[in-house]
Amino acid sequence: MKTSHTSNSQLLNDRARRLLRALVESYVREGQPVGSRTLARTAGLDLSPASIRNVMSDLEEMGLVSSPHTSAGRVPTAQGYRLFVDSLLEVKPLDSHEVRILKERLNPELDTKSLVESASDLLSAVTQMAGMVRVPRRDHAALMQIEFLKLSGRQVLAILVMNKNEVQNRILQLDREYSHSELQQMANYLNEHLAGLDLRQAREQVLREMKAVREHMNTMMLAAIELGEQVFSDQEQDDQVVFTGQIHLMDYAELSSVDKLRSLFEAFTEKRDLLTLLDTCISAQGVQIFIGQESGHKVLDDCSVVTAPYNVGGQVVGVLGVIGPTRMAYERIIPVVDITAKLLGAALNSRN
Amino acid sequence: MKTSHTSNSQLLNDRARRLLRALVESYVREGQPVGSRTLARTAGLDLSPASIRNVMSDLEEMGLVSSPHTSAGRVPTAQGYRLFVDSLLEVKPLDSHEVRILKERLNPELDTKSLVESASDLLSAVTQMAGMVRVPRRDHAALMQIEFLKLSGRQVLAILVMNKNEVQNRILQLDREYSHSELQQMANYLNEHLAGLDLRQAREQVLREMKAVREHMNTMMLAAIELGEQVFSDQEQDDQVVFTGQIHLMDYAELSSVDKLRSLFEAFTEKRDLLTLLDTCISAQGVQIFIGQESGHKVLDDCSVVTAPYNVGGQVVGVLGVIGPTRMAYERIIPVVDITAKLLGAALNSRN
DNA sequence: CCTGGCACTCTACCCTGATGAGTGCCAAGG
DNA sequence: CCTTGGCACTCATCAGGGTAGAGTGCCAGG
Repeated sequence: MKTSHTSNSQLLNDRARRLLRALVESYVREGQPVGSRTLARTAGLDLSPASIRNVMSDLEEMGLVSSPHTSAGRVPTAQGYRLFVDSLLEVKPLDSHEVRILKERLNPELDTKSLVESASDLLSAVTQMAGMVRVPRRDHAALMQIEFLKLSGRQVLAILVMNKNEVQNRILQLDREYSHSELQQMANYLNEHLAGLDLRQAREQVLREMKAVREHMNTMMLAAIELGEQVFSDQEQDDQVVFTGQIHLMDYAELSSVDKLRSLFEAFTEKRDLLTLLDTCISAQGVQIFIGQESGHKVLDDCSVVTAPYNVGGQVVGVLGVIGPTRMAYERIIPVVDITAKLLGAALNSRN
Repeated sequence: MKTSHTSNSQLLNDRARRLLRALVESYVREGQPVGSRTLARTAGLDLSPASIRNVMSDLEEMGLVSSPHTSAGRVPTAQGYRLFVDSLLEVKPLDSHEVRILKERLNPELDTKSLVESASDLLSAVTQMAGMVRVPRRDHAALMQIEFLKLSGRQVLAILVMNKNEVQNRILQLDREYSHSELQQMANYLNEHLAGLDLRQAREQVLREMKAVREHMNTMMLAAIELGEQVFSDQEQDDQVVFTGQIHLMDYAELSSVDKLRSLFEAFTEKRDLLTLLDTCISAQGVQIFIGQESGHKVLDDCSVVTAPYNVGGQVVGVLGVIGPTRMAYERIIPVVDITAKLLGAALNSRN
């Protein structure tokens, strides 16, 4: 019935929101705890420091800000950043000039690996933090051609050409020696039956044929199918993710203890934790933000992660993002990650 | 004519040498400046601390040791380490047990890239420092087979198979469209003329044929040669070197300022400086050691680098080594690097 | 030439007091 | 009821000083 009611329903009244916002912005800019005096000057609210102290006290009680010690200013907590990001932040889209610069740096002529690396480089260069790109799932790459090359004895090199620009080699150990022309025949057979499918479909198709029509096939066809099975067997990709620009993380005061850096860099070399984190984002649509402990990985307690999935042919095939200190310029980082994901998707798409 | 003469001729008398050696060993072990008292106990010379102080004073004058401040012990200088390494150090070869363990971890079945990465991993794991391997020069890989695969329009994929296990892909842009069978013919032609050569020889051969017998050839042969020229044109390898285990460098107190770490890690991502350093070692035979500033690169002032070239088919094809603090256990590191180089060479060799 | 003794030097550590930034609370005023 | 100035208070930071400990350089005696 009163204004206080309104402010309850939105948890925070307008003044507190403005102050929290000013506080976060100031802290992100300066990296120093923000005092009531500074806020009085910068928030544009025409309040005395004393009043602001009262509000701060409330915010602290709500767990949105905290002070390192009695007589330091306030610093946003993870929760504070969260509220800021969710409802105080105005993400202004990048202007077209910046977008063009980003776009130019993602040359669709490159092969997938280089493209992905460029994207990660781009992210880390623009944000001055660590960039990462989960590489496209090969499952969705359209198979264009498959060839076999005899290496020696029972060793055969399988060459898969996908999406015009992408090539994969797999060395197979066969159960017996095949002649050059036999291999050629098998390749022809597989090409006829699998071209245009993506890798997963190809795998399924091979398995289907193998089970269903075994008896109707001649030896060659059977061998071809068996070969196909080997080619398309799920292989783990060891280079599933690219990280670049980790070095930038050394420049942030809040991470600059050697211990923290050590465990962060460990996470980058281990990859595992970060991979699982990225994989949880692959199903989300649009930008995801993990602030501090939200990521659930202890090494990232003082970090925030901003990710966005990217699409090829209308389907999500990967995720990219950045890692930096919780104290990052979200209003800038978020659109950068967002746009980069779209551009990478577009670049990958343009060649299919 | 006196003993002093003898000691001049070898620059240092026996006592001083023993003390320097004890000092280096103690400092490498403990990481603390070594006082005269400690030396008196550990050097096994039955001298009083006071006498040792006199010797230390001499060593300091010669620039072999220095003290961080008036009342700290002594620490070896780069020159001190140099003398230690050159003439005081006894490198005991690794016992066969350790060698076997190293050998087992270098599986010759792997392709070149994985093998090289294993070697670097091995170096960093065993030494607890950063490992690096300059990858084998492709020039010396024997060409086994060359195939062309039509991708789309004028795009052709060239596949080079070398040394049984190694495959290289290159995408070529042609001046006109070639049919499947034309490509096949050209591949046959090149295979006939180039098989068994290494890449450099192949390149030279192609250029020779191109110039010499141009008029005697039919169109197909000419086209084949031109294609060959494109395939063998010098391409820079961007992954010329592998670094692993940089994270270990964070554990050494003498490097643990964030600034130093930063510039070190920058050197690892830039690669350039380290590449040139490694390349100077490629012509040396056997283990090379750069202590502190000897490497000539400022970032490595507090580091030592130990390298060894490795051979395939009697020819040096690459270098490997480790980077760590100047305060490292040389008597252990040197044989490890030495053996690893031999083992990597052997592993690479066993598949040619 | 070696050695014990001694004065000296320098770091690391702790305690101290001063300074300044910033807070919490309160009572007065709109 | 909200705002505000005032005031006491807290705490980090810094400089100064004093002490303990490690280690040195030098000297005189063996």
